[in-house]
Amino acid sequence: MVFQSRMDCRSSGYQAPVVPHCPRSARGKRSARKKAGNHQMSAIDLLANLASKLLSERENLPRPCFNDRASSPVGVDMTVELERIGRQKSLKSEAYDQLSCNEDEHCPENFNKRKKTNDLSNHSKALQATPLGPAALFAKSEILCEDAISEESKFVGENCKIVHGFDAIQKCGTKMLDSTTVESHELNAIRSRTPFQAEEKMERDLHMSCAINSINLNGNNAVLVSSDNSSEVPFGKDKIHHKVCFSKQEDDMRPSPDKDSENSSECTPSVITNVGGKTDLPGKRMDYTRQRTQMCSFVKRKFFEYYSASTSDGGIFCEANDTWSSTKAIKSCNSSPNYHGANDAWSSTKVIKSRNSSPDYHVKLRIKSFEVPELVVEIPETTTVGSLKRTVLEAVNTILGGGLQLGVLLQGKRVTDDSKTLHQVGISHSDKLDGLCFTLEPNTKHVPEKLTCPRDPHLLSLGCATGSPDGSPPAAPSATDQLGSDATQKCVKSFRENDHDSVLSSTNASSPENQISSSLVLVAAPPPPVNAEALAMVPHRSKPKSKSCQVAQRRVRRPFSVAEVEALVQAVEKLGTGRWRDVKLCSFENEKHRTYVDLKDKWKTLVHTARISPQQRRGEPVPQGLLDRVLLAHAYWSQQQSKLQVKSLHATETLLLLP
DNA sequence: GTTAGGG
DNA sequence: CCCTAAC
Repeated sequence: MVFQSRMDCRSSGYQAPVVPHCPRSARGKRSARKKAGNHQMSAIDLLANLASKLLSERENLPRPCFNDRASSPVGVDMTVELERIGRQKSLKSEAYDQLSCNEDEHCPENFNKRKKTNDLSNHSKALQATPLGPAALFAKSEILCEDAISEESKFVGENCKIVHGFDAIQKCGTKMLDSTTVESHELNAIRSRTPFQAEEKMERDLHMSCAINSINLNGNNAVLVSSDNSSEVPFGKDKIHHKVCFSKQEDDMRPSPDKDSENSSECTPSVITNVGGKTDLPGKRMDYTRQRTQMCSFVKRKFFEYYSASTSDGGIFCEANDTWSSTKAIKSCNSSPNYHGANDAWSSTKVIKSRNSSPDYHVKLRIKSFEVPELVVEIPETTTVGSLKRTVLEAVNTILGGGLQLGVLLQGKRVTDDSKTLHQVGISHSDKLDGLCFTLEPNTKHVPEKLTCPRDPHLLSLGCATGSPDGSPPAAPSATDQLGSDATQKCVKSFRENDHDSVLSSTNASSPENQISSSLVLVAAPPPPVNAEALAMVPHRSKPKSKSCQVAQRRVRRPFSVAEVEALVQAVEKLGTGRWRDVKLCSFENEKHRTYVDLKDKWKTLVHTARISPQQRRGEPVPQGLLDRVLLAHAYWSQQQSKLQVKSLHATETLLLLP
């Protein structure tokens, strides 16, 4: 509870600074400073600051206190909403301003950062009690605030972003099913990449046959099951590993796709829903759909018999019905410490040496399961289960859709020469096969062209699959979010290393630092916009080579929607002008393509638009009501600023008059 | 990194 | 939307 939190932080002795915002403009406009000269103005500023400091000490200004809710611009209803939403970050900004310390309580770094950046001049802010903002003056302030909250909650709720943890999934205990059919040519392509195919052509005298035919899944349904049983899925850790299990026959454990027909159709375009929240614009859906359609069709291969989750320690993986004669427990490759946390989707291989080895020296392998890289997603509680399913499914599809190749690791070393015989590389019926592992690896050759990124195909394929929030290439920093960006790039880097290195770096893979790098961190965000303009936001860099040499590509113009304008107006009403970063964090945090500079510029044009006649206005008409609010808020905050300036000036004079 | 303002 | 000065 926000209010309670505030009280708590006070009672705990923590005293948040009272720093009503003092816009730079109030501290002296640049033009004025230029006129006056920097040195002179610096002196005045310094004096003002000193005066402010003195005055604030004298006056012992009361903290803005909203215990009397009637006086709060937030209001009772908002309190309820605040409680409901809890610690949603979108409220932090306002909490910081209106309630003084919530943000800092929840996020000390924020406070420290602010504290650090607050220079001496901030003391002058203490001269002025925290303004309630024009919203408090507006007749419909209560409604306005409620709207703001619900809008924010919607915003938060419908966006997924990167994370480190699987709480959401844990809560949902989602079972995800997908029934697809195999396209034989794809399967053949996969097969052809295995070293075993080459093996068949050679060394027939050895008559080795690998029992990898369990990969042959023709005719079976692929089913993905993710943590349908919480008891199977210890989510104690931040991450979760998924193992893919192969089995030759269908088994009873596999949930029937019919049970969950709605899920099995999740991959079809018809069920695509927008997860973009506020940016829900008509037409966007289509693009997203198209993207997903492509992805899904590409991924339509039957690859998994079933799919289950297990801990990273490899403690759990599904047991297929054993259709093999030999059921002896074989030491799993998974127990090899060398591969824990490895990036590759490597197999939890059980290598079985045939008991009744034929005279032909067959090597019998049983691939118990494949492990796909860790998936980490964060999804707000308010996200629908369907959205969660899609997110996770997309993650899986991304892995598969990018194309896979199979790697073979023997005693930790990658076996790269497909032409060598098993015998030659040391896979022999008489040798211990404990160290034989298979890895599912991203195949750069098979990444769909549309998803190919000049910089890094893997990264882009991930980003595209999960929906870049702004439609820009996911390789761009803005498309991924803090941790995710990092982790994804680490992941990609590691993928590449694995691709190029002939020997897997086992130490690297097992280091704790690489725990995260072994994951695919997803950025599930609003679907990319679809109109022509937005599509242009996703430049195929291979195409416009003409401009590639030039400095930087100008961003495509993306006109503000009425909804965005509404959000902007609301935010400015609450926060005031000159706090564009806060405005951004408050209302546009999930719209990566809107920078605070954009918001500032938009406000500027809004004020201009509101002042000109309707006939002179261009573009999508902004409701007059909104424009009125723009003028009102602008006037109010301008007044606040001028008051501040006057006060500051007065304080300076006072200080100068002092002996 | 933010903010203000001109272009 | 870009650029830059100023902080």
